[in-house]
Amino acid sequence: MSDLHTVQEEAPIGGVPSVAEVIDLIRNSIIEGEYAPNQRLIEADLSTTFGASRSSIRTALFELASDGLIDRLPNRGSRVRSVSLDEAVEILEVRIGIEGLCAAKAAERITDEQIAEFTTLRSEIIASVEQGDLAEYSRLNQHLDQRIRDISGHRTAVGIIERLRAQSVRHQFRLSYQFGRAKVSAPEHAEIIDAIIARDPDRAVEMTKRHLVSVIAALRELG
Amino acid sequence: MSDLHTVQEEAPIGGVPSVAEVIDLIRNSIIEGEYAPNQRLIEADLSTTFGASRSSIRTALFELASDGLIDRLPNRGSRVRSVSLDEAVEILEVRIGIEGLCAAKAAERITDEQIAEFTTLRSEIIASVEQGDLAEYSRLNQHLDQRIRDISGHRTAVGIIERLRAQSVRHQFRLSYQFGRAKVSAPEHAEIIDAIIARDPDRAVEMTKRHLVSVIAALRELG
DNA sequence: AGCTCGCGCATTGTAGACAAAAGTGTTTGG
DNA sequence: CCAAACACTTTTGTCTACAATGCGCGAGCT
Repeated sequence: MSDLHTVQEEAPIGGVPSVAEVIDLIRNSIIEGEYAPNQRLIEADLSTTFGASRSSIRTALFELASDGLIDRLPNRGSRVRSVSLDEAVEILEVRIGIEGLCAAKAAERITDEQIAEFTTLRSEIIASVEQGDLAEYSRLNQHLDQRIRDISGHRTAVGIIERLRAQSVRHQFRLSYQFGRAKVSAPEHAEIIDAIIARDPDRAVEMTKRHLVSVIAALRELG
Repeated sequence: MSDLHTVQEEAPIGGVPSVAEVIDLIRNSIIEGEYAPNQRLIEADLSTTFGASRSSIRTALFELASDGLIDRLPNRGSRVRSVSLDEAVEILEVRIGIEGLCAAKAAERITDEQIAEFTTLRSEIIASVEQGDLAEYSRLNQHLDQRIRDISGHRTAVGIIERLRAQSVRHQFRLSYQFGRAKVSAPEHAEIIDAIIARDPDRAVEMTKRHLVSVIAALRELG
């Protein structure tokens, strides 16, 4: 029978990685920029580097392709998908609608405890910008977005947003570490928080839209 | 077990179906209702019914899972995903934002020839309803939506919409063959067309939203 | 009788072999 | 010297076999 003492094998680099682990490994490598855009991903190479069989790698690549992180050309393999500026803008345009929906739902569903949580978050965000702590600001922003999605309870919307975010991390990343950017976007986030706290769905939609439009403009400006 | 005498019915090209073909076959079977919601899909069974190897089937199932047409439980196989009413509503809520975006883009980008095309389409839609030809009306509607998406040129949005539509075909289907429904929704479509023809993005968004809200209401009413 | 443990069956997960396709370099005829 | 044909290499696509997993059922214990 199975040796119970080897159940702990789930270690990231312990034994042979399962398909799910391979997916995460490759996904992270792409997101962290370890694999450059347009770089070809050879199944056999990945197989040796990750220590998984080629069929596991292959399954993982299909999954990542449908997540939009890589492109698969029939009989010509996979390469890291490079999202152009135009595509990044498209993604943000879509996000306007969906994140707006989430913000509205969150405004409708937020509890009193969560209002307290958001109030704290609001001060922390503003403080982080005043102190020029961009890393912290970026982290808080992501946390805020995450909480809004959680509270919205809208699984369909959340799923789509998460996929889209993964595709455009690179562009988002460049933006969030621009110092001037934080000064503009922090008040926008504050206004989104205010609208949700006020339980005003329409305003939450409007503020979310305004914020993302501003992100689009900034992205375009950056080239 | 599987009906062995119907084995040859598929295979558009007669030989062993490739993965892409298998995906289409299974997808269609699900959409047409041949496989009921929650029905288990056994890889070995599919393998014999479609005449493809189990690995091809398997790859196809992964693909369909990420399209949201089936659920995959680790080590416990795949089953046809059943979208609840609430999920169908969620999907429509998301579509409000995205189809609104497409309609707006289409209004901005529509050419004179396409305006002529839409004008024709508009009359045909109205005529089909007056004649009580639900099948034709349904077809025209789908064609209209398709054209709006094409003209919008928004690949990201279109991709998402198509995935969402596939998930909720069953619910859409029930609706579109309700006679009373056509009488309500035809004018809504006409108004969307009018807004796009008038090259008025804001109104196109508004009319799309109004239409989908009405669809949501109808769906809820139907239970 | 009721409960638990273990065994066997059905099904999924992984691996590696083999076949087909695309890309690459080399040779040969003009 | 160029171009087209050909053989060779690399890489992906598919198949089959084997291992692992979960689940049901019956034996054995209390």
